[in-house]
Amino acid sequence: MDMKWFEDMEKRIPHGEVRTRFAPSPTGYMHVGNLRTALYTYLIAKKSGGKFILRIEDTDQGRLVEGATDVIYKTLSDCHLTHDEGPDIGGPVGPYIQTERRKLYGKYAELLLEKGGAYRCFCQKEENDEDNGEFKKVENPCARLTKEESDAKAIAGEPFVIRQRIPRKGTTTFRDEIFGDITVPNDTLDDNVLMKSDGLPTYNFANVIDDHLMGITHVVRGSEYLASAPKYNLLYESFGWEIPKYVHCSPVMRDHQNKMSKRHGDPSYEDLLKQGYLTDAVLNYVALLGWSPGGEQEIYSLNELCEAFDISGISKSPAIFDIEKLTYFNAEYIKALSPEQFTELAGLYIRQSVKNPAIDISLFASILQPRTDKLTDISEKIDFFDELPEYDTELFTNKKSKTDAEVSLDMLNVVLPVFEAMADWTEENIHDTLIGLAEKREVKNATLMWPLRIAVAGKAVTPGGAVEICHILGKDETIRRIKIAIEKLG
RNA sequence: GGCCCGUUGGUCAAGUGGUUAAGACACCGCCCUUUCACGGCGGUAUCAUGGGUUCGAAUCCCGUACGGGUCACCA
Repeated sequence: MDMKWFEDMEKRIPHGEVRTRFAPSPTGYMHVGNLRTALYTYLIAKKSGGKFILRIEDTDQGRLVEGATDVIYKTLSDCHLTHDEGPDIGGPVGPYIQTERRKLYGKYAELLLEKGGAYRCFCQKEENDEDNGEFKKVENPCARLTKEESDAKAIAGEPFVIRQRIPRKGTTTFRDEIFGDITVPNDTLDDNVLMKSDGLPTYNFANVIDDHLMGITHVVRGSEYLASAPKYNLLYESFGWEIPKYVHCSPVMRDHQNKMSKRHGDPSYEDLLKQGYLTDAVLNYVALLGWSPGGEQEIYSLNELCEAFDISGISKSPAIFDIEKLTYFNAEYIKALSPEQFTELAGLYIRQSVKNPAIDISLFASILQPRTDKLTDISEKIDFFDELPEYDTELFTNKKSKTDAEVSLDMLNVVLPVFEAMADWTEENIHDTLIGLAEKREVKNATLMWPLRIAVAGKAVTPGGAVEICHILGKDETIRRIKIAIEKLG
């Protein structure tokens, strides 16, 4: 055994900074829980000015999903969770893809065999192991093989896997930063496979080797790994390595019983974007799902999160994903956009309804921005601009504005000639003219505004009031629609 | 079933032995208004449960219930 090689590896391990890693397996889409784990992992590193590393855990060749790594890259880069090392798209920075590191694991498995922390198991995999209803706890006979016997079988070419040798007595205690100290009896732990017969490591082995070699100080992952953490501790101990801090995060749930899942149709990060949510809003919401800064502030930029984040604020219990609260955050983020940013993001949705090129879509920001929850709601809200909908004259009747068909007809007949004579079609001028008209006729503003808005929009609920709508519509179209209304009422 | 973990309003949550048990979303009401919305103001609603410990418990201990995780050559 070439101990010099191991010594050299040890020398390469970075020290003296906080180092975290996000370690997804490329088996599917980036769901909200994954994104949150990535965020927390990033924040823990950045809070201390440390390094955030990306590692693709692709040791299960049977579960690879084409394009899955691209989704991971895209999501992280959208969210500005930039890794300092790790696989880059075509970049040369530390190729942290486990299948490309396969030789490493084999060497460390040999070392562990040498140290007695593992043994070769020559048992054949039982395909239909149907008696798993019972909980047999018998010692694996291969664990009793002497070194000579084991070596001989291996040299003879018998296929084998390498299993971890778990002490049969005693207990193992590990510390989790969220859950505290957890102690488990060793006899509840299994001799897990570390190296598969295809020569690749299992997660159980690869994560320990990689976390060590990459100098990871905080292992952040889902709480489904809580139960196997004692085994990882035992592995670190067998190697004589320093144990990192564990941060096991409880899952994001769809309801009290079930985790968020693709199978149930729960949205992934990309789905949320398609549904009209903004990246920053999603990130902000997700940060607060299972973590609390303690104060009353809820809106946080990524930079502010870096400052405010603290492991002690992470909750032990699972959190249920609430799309309504996300929607609230989204509305807040939309309101905070500059009109230019809003127009850029919303333009696509506005043009879905408003195809008339004569209409300037930047005019929509002021009426749409304060009342848009999701970008996808936009097109339906302004569908009346291109084409006046068929509408019932009952819409003209409203008790708050004190209007009915008769009053409305009267009001529209007053407005029409004034509009026709108007030269300066600005929002301000339209507004002042109408207010002046209402005053002259001694009616409340609403009595004049209501019929006009119905006439030009043809629907009861509209973004903005009569003034804004007339302005955007333009003089000619406004007049045309008023005439239609007069005809309907007359 | 064994082992491990969790449980504050419908949801996210603050709270670490003494509080009128914060705040946010949602919901309801009122006000404002050019309808709805936006905005402003206010309201309903929470410590799973039973025992301890203590002058005093959402906070500490034990049990119970309920929920979750895990027990793969998956991660």
